[in-house]
Amino acid sequence: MDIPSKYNPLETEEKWYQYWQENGFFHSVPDDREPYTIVIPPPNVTGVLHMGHMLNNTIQDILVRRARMQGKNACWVPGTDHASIATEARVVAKLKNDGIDKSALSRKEFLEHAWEWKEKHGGIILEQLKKLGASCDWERTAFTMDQGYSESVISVFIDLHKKGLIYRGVRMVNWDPQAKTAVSDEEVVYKELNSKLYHVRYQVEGEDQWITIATTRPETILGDTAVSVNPRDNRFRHLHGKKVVIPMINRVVPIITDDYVDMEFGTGALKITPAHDINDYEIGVRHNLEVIDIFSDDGTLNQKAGIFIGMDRFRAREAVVKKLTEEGYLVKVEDYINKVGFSERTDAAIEPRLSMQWFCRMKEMSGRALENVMNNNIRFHPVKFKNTYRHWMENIKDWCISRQLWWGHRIPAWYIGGGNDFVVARTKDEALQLARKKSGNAGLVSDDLVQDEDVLDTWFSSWLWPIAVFDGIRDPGNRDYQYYYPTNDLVTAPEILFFWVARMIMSGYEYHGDKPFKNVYLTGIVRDKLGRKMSKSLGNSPEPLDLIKKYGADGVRVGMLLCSPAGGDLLFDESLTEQGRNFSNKIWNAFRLVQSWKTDDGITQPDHSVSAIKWFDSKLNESMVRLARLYEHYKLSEALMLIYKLFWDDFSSWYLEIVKPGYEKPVDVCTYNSTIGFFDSLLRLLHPIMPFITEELWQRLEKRGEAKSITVAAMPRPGKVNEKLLADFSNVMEVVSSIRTIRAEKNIPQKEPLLLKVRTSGEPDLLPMGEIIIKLANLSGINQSDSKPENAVSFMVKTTELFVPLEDKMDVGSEIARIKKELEYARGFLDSVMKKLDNERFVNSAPEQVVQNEITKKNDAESKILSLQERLRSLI
RNA sequence: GGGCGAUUAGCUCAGCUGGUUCAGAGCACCUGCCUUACAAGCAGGGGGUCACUAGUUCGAAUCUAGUAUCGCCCA
Repeated sequence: MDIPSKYNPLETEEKWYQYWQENGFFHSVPDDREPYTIVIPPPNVTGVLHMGHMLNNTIQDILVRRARMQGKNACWVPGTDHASIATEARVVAKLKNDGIDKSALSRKEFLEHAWEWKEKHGGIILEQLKKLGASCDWERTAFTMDQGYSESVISVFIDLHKKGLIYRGVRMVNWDPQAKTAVSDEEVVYKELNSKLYHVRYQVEGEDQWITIATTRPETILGDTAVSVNPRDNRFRHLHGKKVVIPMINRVVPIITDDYVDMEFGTGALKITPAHDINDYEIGVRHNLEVIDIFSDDGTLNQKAGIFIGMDRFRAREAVVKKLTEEGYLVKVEDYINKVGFSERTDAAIEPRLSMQWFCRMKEMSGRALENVMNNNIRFHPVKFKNTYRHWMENIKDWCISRQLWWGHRIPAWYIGGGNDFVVARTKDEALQLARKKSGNAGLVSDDLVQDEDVLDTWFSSWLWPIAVFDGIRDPGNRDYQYYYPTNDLVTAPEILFFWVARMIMSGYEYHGDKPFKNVYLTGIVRDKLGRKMSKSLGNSPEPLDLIKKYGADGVRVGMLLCSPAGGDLLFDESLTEQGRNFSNKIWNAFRLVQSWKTDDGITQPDHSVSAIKWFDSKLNESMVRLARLYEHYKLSEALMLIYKLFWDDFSSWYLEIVKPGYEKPVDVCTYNSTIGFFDSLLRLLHPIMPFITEELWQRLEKRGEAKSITVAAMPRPGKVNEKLLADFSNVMEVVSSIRTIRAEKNIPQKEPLLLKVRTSGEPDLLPMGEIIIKLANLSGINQSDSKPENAVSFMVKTTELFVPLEDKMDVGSEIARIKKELEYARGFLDSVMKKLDNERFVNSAPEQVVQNEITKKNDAESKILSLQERLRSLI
């Protein structure tokens, strides 16, 4: 045999991916066929492949490849997003490394560097996806800052502004003092921290009375503008209407009452810093309090703090605590665990801060987006995420869309004469026209306009992804957009259900009046086997490309799928990819066997092969029906398991063992052809999951023509299923297994033929396939008689009694024990059935079919008990 | 604090609207095999009071309520 016994994926994967690309199998153009579209969740342009991508893209590839083989016009659009914060941070760091400070550059110069970086290092993740086998239409690769895409984003901004859905306002935002930008609520990660709760006493103005507040952030005392208590709290009733003096800076502020204050928490008195806490801000609004912002944008104290000016907020905390202690204000310090928000991008502690930002109204758009998920126009898999989605959509807040960065889509707003008055327009020229009109000043010139310095949140561009990749914003009538949109399936992680999925749904209805996709498949989070999220800092994530090298892309894909129930987190372990590799090897070796066969026209097809082919044909059809149902419900792990067992157990362990000719003997043409046909079908069924090995073997199985590929071969369609045949064969399996067990127990080698006797009183169901039993169990023959043979081990399949005469190897004692055990079980079973049948209420109220089943069970059990008893008597 | 979800074999999970011998799968485990496709394999085998308690029902892994533990989202 000239083929090695171990499959080597390294030799085939590169070759076939190249072949697929050269032949353009993944490229799609609109035609008469039904379209099947997926847009990739665009990975961050700075990103590198991690296990989450592996899972996500394996799933997308399976769906796309299957659709392609089903004859649909499959189009999977790849691409990346520009990732404002991450990319800018990366570029700033790179420049710093080169000795260049960002502040020394103009915006234009900085962007040149950024583009250079992007061209050079961006998007390597897309190249990595090819190693996984991803069948994307690479000619359609998109980027959120492509010219056309950018124009779409800007035009959406202008449109929403015109509709009054975008506004500018002062709001409490999550400030990242390191990136010096606002970030959205979704980009804040809350972590539990061991902090301290400081109890600080404030003197009541002009009196020798004190009120003690509790705070985790004593440095914000400098920005306090009130102290609040709960109006129902009797401990503080005598202080209502009085004023207190803020320690250290001696500002006099009122004591106010507000229901927000939790009487149980801390001291029951709450200091109010409207500029630096969202709840305080709201209280401040209710009570008309002054807002004192004591921080600069880099998180240091500013002039308004009065003291410690220029000091970083965390150092200032220490300084304040020291001063409070020295001056006798600090009453006590408790250990306290609280949750603090950190920037997802820079990991800096978020500073709640008031600032002027751009916002997008959500209420107007969330209604339809919610409705069409709840009514299943858009289906979530698994459905449980509908609840989470609803909860969020019902409590949605306006979306802060501005970011204080340069890398991204610059906000198309121009301020007139450097003031707060502005116009929104596509270009500066347009802006000038509008500005002249708006201000009534026809003499305005270009230099009088200053464009907003900020860029848009990256999600404000990626929420248009399914539309914009087909240029549907700028040119809704174009053929691609008309053909591919709405897309079919979206595969993504539940973590971005809100910031991305929900918003795509909103933009879909806003700009197309329809859903952007029909199904949303939510994958789990990839964790290690201890359940920890995989992360670089923990170092618990395997390097995906190394895994591919080690186990083959097919093996890794199988491994990912094996542990990925829809929506559930998956505990990844390398042993799973090993299982995937082993499966590749199994397929490889089945092929080695089949390709080694020589055919001979002269021999007739043996009966066992005739039966086996009929059976496997039915089995294959039945499996295809079940497989279709599993795919329909996105149960991909189960689909894999079904094919896995079909190939390994049914095809390799049963079918091939039956039809396999003797060593170096030829096989008849008919059996050979059927076997090749089955193999071909199995490869096609496997192909979406394991694209490489299936292509390799499909090409070896028969001589294929030029530019032929399994990637574009038709998926087999199920034919008739003969249920009776399947049931008969499972009896055959049971008989063969039973005989093998007897061999194992009695130490009888497979080489030594045995005789099987069947009692004719039973149903002769297994007789039509007796030849199969003879071959697999190595029998000298099957006899029928109604006598009970001496010195034989017996077993039952359904209600048929079978015997294997053993002569001198017979151990009557153990046989008796075995039968007694079986009898005991059968009697227990009969009892449980009788309990039901003796119950009048059961017989009267259960459906007839159910009662009938119980009666059948009773009859079967009784006849079985009878046979066993008889057998027992004959042995004693 | 509010909401959602989970708990089935050593591990990861199936089990749709209660009823087939329904307690399952894969892996892991145990035993025996280098049997000329495959030891990355073959054959055989053991293993669970379906988290707990109460209820509904002729009948509950499945429905209801409560308890415990865990996870996720939001504040």
